[in-house]
Amino acid sequence: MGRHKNTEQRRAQIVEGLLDVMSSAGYSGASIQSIARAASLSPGLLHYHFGNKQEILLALLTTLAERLQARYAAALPDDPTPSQRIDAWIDAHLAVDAGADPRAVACWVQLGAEALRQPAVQALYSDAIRADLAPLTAALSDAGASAPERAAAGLMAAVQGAYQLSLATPGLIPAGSAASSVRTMAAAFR
Amino acid sequence: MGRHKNTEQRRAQIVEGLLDVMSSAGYSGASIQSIARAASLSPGLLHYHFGNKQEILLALLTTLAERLQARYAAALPDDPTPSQRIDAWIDAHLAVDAGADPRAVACWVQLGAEALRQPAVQALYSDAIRADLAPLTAALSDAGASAPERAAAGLMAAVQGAYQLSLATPGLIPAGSAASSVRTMAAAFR
Amino acid sequence: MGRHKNTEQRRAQIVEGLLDVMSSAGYSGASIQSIARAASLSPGLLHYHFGNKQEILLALLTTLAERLQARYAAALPDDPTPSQRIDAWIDAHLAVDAGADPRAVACWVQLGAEALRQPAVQALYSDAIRADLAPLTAALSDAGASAPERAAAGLMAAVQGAYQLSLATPGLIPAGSAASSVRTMAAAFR
Amino acid sequence: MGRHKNTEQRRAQIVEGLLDVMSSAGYSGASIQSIARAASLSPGLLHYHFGNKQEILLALLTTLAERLQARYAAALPDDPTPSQRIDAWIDAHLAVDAGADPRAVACWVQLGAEALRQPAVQALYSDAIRADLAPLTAALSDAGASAPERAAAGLMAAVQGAYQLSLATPGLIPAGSAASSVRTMAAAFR
DNA sequence: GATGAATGAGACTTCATTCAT
DNA sequence: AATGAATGAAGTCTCATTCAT
Repeated sequence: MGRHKNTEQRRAQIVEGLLDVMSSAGYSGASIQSIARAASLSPGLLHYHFGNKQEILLALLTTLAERLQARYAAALPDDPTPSQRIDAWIDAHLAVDAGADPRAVACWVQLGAEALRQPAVQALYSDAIRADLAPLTAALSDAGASAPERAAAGLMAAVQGAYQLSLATPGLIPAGSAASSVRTMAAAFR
Repeated sequence: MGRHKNTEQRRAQIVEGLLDVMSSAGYSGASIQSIARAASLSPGLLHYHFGNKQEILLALLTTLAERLQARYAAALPDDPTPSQRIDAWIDAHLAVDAGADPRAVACWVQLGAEALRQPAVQALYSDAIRADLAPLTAALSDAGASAPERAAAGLMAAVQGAYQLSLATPGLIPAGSAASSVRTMAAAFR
Repeated sequence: MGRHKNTEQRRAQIVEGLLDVMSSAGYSGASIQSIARAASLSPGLLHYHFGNKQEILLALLTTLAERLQARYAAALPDDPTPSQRIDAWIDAHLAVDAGADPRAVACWVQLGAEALRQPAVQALYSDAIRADLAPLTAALSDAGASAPERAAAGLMAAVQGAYQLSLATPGLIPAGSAASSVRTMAAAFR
Repeated sequence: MGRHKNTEQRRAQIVEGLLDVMSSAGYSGASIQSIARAASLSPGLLHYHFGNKQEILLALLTTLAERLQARYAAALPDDPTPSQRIDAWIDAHLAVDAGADPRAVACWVQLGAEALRQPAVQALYSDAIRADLAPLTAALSDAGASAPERAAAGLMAAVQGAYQLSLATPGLIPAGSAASSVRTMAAAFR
């Protein structure tokens, strides 16, 4: 209908550029120039599609949250038991498979740190985390956990901490081991 | 003749200034100016006592690691059982008492993120985490854990994640609840 | 659509600014601010077109070397004898005429001093001097000099020294007298 | 007689420190701190013995000029002919022997460049050069040179240029070759 | 939509100089 | 005489953002 705008494609391209740069340089190390370069775009164009640098960060946060949701949906078997739903949630976050993106892991760590400094990031980050937790809380509840919310929060903490330590302390958490550790923890809450 | 050296005192003062600013503004948001202001010193003096900004960060990391060690030692009862040693470790990290410093918690999160971008920080951070883990690993082993190292790493991940979420998602992890969650997780590994 | 590139023009403008400032204040005295002012540009723009201050210096060195080459070419008569080639070389460096730029003389002195401290400058300076010497060496050889390379190096030394002394010890070397002195020296090598 | 001041010794020590640092880092690269370190003194002491950094430079210039004078006196044979006096002057400046100090050569180059920017340095530098030239001019005159002053200035230029090129264009002027080249030039003026 | 030049604020750092001891 | 801490100005460089084309 009418003119075809490529705005959405461009925005996605820019967000991907930030994902790329931020995973290795952090948010403050991701200059508009470097994001533009990673996205093969001109610097000026970034401010045409986004009002400022923070908006790109918020868009990235949304994108990463959606990807997690998609991974969870894909990991669910048909007609899953509560236990399978818990496992699917853990795998969505920690499985080391074709769909896992190491850059996304690094970005989650950087996002978690930025959330402490930028109120707008905190608000969206907090929403995303809570939305991400919802199915886990429900599954734990259905599995008979006595305090499903606190259990879910604890498991999320373990996941976020595993993200960080897997990158910051090489060798401490072998690839894939985090998933099994968190499954053990989850069992303790049931 | 001559003037007394006060370098150690000044360095501690500067590190405290960084602790202050960084806990709310992050590392990149902690300008030399702002650190100096927090420490009631002139900006030039910071570079008299430290070669560059990163050195202050490394000194802060060392300081925070020492405080954790001290808290752990203080939390240990006389002649502790393995179980008590595990509890003391968890309390040293997560108890919300007089000795707990919310600024330190925020700084640990920022440090964890900086470790991903600055190799020198990563090296020291990694060392500090491993040193911090040593007594927990030993206690888990003595308590009969089958894979004490992986268990300890998992608990450390839960702690670091709790640090982050407690600040980034207000309300999700009520003060003090993290300690009891991690105790539950620890039990699962024994 | 898009904007025209004007990098080459701007770079030339900036190099001219450095030439201006450096001739009277030296390289360390030529601040980015002062260069920008001399070029009627904003300081930030200098770092848009050059990576750092040293790159401007290297560009200036290249420019000055090219100008010398051009002066030599212009001073050559048609079908010159070896003797005329030697004279043309001397005039290209020391003649006080319309094409002579006192600022360039001062900059050569400063460049020679910077070459002692900055390896990158030394490399380019050395190359430029050798390229500048090549036609003189050839001419001396054709004129029958027994050691044309050493003779050429000696004459170049005399030229560089004349640059320095003409500015540092006013009155010692009257304008134009250097050329005739060096011609006398050149005769000694034939 | 009365209290013994070590001021003169300290000043010499400081000048030696500048000689050391400046020969490799230039004048602007010679910070008070680095000079103090090279002289094994505290930074504060430098401003006790010298009013400011420039005064150290002027003292160094005087020292270097005196050393040249001393070398000339030492190189003179008994009852020298004009020709021997000319050779002694050239050797005092360019001979590569035990008394030659490569640091001094580098400093002369840097001093020559500083003379273009600092009037006080220029004044003293100019005086020193003229004083240094006096015996050469006299010798050339006695040797029958028609324009001894211009000849002497030309030879001084060759010497200063040789200083610079020997350091800035490695390999162009082999050690010791400058002296023989300048002797050839000197012959041309007689 | 798109480009790339341009700006100006602010960052880290260096340093000559001063001063308390 | 001597030390070393302290200051404040100035330097280079980065960068988000704006704007002419």
